[in-house]
Amino acid sequence: MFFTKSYKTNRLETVLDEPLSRSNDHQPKERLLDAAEELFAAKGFGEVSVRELAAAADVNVAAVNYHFQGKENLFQEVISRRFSIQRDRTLQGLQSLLDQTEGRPQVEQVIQVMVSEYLDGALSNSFLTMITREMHGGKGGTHVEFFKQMVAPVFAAISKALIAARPSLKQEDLNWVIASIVGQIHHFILRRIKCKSCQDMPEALEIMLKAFPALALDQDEYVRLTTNHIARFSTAAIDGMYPEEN
Amino acid sequence: MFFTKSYKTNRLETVLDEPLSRSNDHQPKERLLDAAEELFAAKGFGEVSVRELAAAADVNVAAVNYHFQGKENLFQEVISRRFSIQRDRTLQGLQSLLDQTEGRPQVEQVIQVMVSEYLDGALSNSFLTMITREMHGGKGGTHVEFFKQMVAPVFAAISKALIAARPSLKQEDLNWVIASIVGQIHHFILRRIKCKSCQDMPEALEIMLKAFPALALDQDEYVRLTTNHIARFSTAAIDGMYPEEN
DNA sequence: ACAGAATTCAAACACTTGTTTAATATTGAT
DNA sequence: ATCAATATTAAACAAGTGTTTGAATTCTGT
Repeated sequence: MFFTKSYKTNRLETVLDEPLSRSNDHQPKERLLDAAEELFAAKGFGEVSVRELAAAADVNVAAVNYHFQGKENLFQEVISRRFSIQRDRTLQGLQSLLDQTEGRPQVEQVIQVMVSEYLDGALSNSFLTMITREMHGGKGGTHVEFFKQMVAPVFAAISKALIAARPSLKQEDLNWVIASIVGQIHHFILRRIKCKSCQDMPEALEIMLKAFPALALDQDEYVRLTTNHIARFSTAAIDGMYPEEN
Repeated sequence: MFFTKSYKTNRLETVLDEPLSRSNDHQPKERLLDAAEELFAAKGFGEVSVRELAAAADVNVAAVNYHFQGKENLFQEVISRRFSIQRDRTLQGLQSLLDQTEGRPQVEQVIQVMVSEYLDGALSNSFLTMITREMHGGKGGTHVEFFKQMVAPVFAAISKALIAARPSLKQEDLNWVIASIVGQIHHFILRRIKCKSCQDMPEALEIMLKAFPALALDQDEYVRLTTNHIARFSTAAIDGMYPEEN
């Protein structure tokens, strides 16, 4: 259901390579995908109307159904074109870390890779915003495929890398440790996004910045500091709970 | 806007003491509040229709507007009656910890109180589910009051308690540390909720349980284990990053 | 330049949304 | 018991939803 390429003319490959810029010299179908990605991420699936999508993409309302056979399918197309890119970036980042360190990376390095890939991907395009949102809300059934194809492989790769870094970590421990790291990542992502959406509400913005000044930084700096914090925090935790055995 | 008691006959005090049972021997207004709390938590504000609410509460559709002057107000009433209870539980838990330890608690104790109150509250009634959901999604503007009245005092109390436990922690550090802890809490809550909502989808359920077996436990046990993990993980992190100075 | 397919469009579709109405029923104080 | 205030009801409301239609337009291969 997730990967049903409902394109009439199958151009999935080229679509995946699109820079996804906000310029509107694309074809209507691409414009719709771009607009949808942005709107779904900003407001959630249920809060975006087809007419709103059409207006944002500057196409006719019927275009949604002509090109995607419905709003739901458009949503899934939006996800599936970003989805695998993000996963592959993380997998490849972890792999190249293992290569560079001859299979014995530092714990902090593993977490650093995992966090920075995730954060950067989540904040620079709105894909992971959507994922996070739909993981938390959503109908439920949609996520099975997502879990199998996105979460599971990444989870496995992280487990492998962490065990390579700290052999005293057992699989059961990893379930908890990785959950703690992922929880932090999501929280720092959502905080940032929330802050962005309050940009035009001075009162709300002021409160958020007071509670968390780092939100005022530009994105690169935010990613850098946050990655650093999560990696140090989590590494310290792992060092404390599962010290190296010699 | 958050605390506008739009009751015709003001019975806010008694409402706050209601056990919120699922029995329907309440008055229609209470039944609506109960049904709304459950449905909003399960599906989100936008995904629940007024007719659905009315049916669940076994009242007429018009009752929503008669008693609450609109769906939005009902939502805010639902929040505001649970809202302060949860906050006060945490504040009071932290205070009594400080009392018992003569102002010098252990870091792990502070986190333990904070996490267990939050987890227990979030999982036994659906209030915090709603909050979490609306924090992540939602319009944005609604949250200002919530932030001021709920988040800010709790944040301040936790900061105070953590500094009492580990004076080497500075306010700037606390912004990051507390965020890391809260992120973990939210993640373990949402995981649990997600799992509940997959109860009738064997395939999805199996995947989730395989990735995280603790989700199969009953709630008390889940809260216990999770509280324990987060407290140990975070304490180890704090010990590593901000050791006691002697 | 033409025919045929693919696309775009305004309009309408059937349906759901939150809210209101006006009539009816219930309640509670005198 | 009475009467006004309160509460509940079925029905209707206007506005918005996702989707479909069929004619008009643009594109494409010959």
